[in-house]
Amino acid sequence: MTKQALLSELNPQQKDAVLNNKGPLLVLAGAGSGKTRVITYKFTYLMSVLKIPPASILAMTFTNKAAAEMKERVEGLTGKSVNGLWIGTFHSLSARILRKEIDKLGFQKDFCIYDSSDSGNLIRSILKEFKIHEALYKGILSKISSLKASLISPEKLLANEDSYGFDEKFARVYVRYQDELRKNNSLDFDDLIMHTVNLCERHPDVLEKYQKEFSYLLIDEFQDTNASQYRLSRLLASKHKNICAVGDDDQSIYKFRGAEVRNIQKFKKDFSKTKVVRLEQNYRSTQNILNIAGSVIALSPERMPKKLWTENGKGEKICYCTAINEKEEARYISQSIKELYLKGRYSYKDIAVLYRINQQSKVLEEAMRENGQPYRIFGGVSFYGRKEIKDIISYLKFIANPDDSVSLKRIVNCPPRQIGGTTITRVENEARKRDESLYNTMKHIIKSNGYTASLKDKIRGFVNIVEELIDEKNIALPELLKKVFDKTGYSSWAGEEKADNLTALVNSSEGKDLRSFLDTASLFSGLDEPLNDDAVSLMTIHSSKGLEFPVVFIAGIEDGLMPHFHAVKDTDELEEERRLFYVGITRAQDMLVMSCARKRRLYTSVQEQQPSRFLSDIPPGYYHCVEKRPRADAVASAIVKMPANFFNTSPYVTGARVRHPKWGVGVVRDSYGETDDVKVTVNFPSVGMKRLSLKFANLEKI
DNA sequence: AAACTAAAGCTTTTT
DNA sequence: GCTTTAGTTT
Repeated sequence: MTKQALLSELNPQQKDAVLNNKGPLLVLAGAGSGKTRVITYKFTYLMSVLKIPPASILAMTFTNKAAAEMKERVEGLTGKSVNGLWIGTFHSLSARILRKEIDKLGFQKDFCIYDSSDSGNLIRSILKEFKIHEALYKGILSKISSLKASLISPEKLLANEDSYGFDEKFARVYVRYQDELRKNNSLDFDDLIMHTVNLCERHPDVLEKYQKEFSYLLIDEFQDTNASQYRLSRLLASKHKNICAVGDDDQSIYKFRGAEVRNIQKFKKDFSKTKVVRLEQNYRSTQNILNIAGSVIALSPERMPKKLWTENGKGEKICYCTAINEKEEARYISQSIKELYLKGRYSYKDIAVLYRINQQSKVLEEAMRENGQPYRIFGGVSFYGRKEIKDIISYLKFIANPDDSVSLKRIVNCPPRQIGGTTITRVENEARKRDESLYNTMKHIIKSNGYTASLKDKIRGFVNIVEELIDEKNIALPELLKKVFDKTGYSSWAGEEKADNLTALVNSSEGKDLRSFLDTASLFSGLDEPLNDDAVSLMTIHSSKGLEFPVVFIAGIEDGLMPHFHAVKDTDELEEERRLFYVGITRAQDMLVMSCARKRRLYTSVQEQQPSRFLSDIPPGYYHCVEKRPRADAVASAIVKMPANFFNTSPYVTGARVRHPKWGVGVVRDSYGETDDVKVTVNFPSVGMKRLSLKFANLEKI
């Protein structure tokens, strides 16, 4: 890409950010201001125009997803592979350095990286040995994590007994934990950063080597850096000072896990003559949404002054809906989504429902399932993540592909058939010898000698059941599912509570074939795979950071939830809640709907809830209030009027599948008019949305 | 090895 | 209240 072409796609501030490449640069990138664009264009500019070898640009992000997106976009802009470049997360890039240098710290280069469950197990075994209540391991783990994030090693903790709220028992655990890690030649996540900092500080020659190797540093989400990450960045950049930090103090919502917004101020102090660029033009949201966002964040003290503006229109009015309780709130949201969808203006994937705590997802899920709406939960357990659903899906997967040994292992003892770990290990060993799938090995074992009769009986029992199911794999899916429940005895074993979910699964399989059903099911459970499926996104506001949706619902805008009651006593935490609310609002592109419940069940008690205190910071004219009355729900709606065919008797109701002679099969999205002159909106996969009159269009219902 | 029972925890979370 | 997990029993 040429310099001209590159710059022509940027606004003046973005250009400023991309063109300033000598010395420290701080880019304050407001929500929706094209932050990723600036970072990727800057990378491309450094590489293609300034001819800086791409391998000497260190670009650090927080999540794998952000790193992957950056790589993809840089590849797209430059047309060159990003393989081997230093684009990645703080952790992965630190690990890469440590793989080469860690022997200098007394570890071997083939060190292991412990994930949080490994770390947790290690802590628990230490607690057991020290006779400390094991249930405390989570708290201890997070305390150790925050110490490491602040670069406080066990030695340092012991040396400053008075400084850090010293607790002798805890210090012993910390010392021991770190010892064990070393013995196991292992590092936990926080060690990756802390040890890299140690390496640089204790070995000036190594530091110098990397200072030379990286002639430019690019850091994303700078407001999320913790002390150790900041120190590392500073060390690596302290020589040439070519460092660009991109962040937004208004979107700092991870203080609880060690992030320090103050690093933004520190940056300006530590790097003299820092050039500051503000990206304030917002390309994402309507004026109405920005007004709300702006009035909420304006009251945040100590923020760096900035004001987002947009050339977008005023857009839709913003609503705040009050429901009598959390179930009604969920119904209201689900109903509104239905109407938006039927109007054909939005598909499900354009819509997100955000909330403060994962617990809120439960009622939302229930409401959406009642209405047959596809949804996807980010984090937490979704419908497809439930054990019973995963079990049954595994049965189906196995029926479709008996070589799938992973699924086999999941189902072989569900319900229990006395085929436990020992038996499976034997079968696995035999399978390895014979170089065959587990299932084929099982069939072999039944026929061969040299196994006890009871073992063969157990396996035969399983194989017979499954074999019958495989024979019938081509019957209609709901039938097949019922056969699975009966033959395996799953329903009676699973109990009644799970029966509802299983029935829901049968209903959702209506009219689908095995293959496509399984595809959607695994897409739902797959966490990181990009989802092509049309589904509403359900997630916490935290997980929504960095994303955008045409339509955003934020549920539970009440005191106690937003801000959360744990945060109201502490001013800093309260301000973080404010920023969290701001992050939620700024995810919306065209439409924002906030809602609350008068009464909400939280843990044991039903509480009377008050509207969020943050609402009083928004001028009254910026949004309008709606009351959700439980009975009138089907008729009255805050957002859009119900489709005219609500009581329509025409066979072409919304959701019906129809065939058109020219456009093929489509789905009715909406229909209007009286019985003798019905007009329908139909979505055809081939040509998109079409408005047709039943009198003239030669539609056939299928 | 599985099934039952008691008990804890319960804001947000990536690496 | 509900869900997860640890510990005990069969």
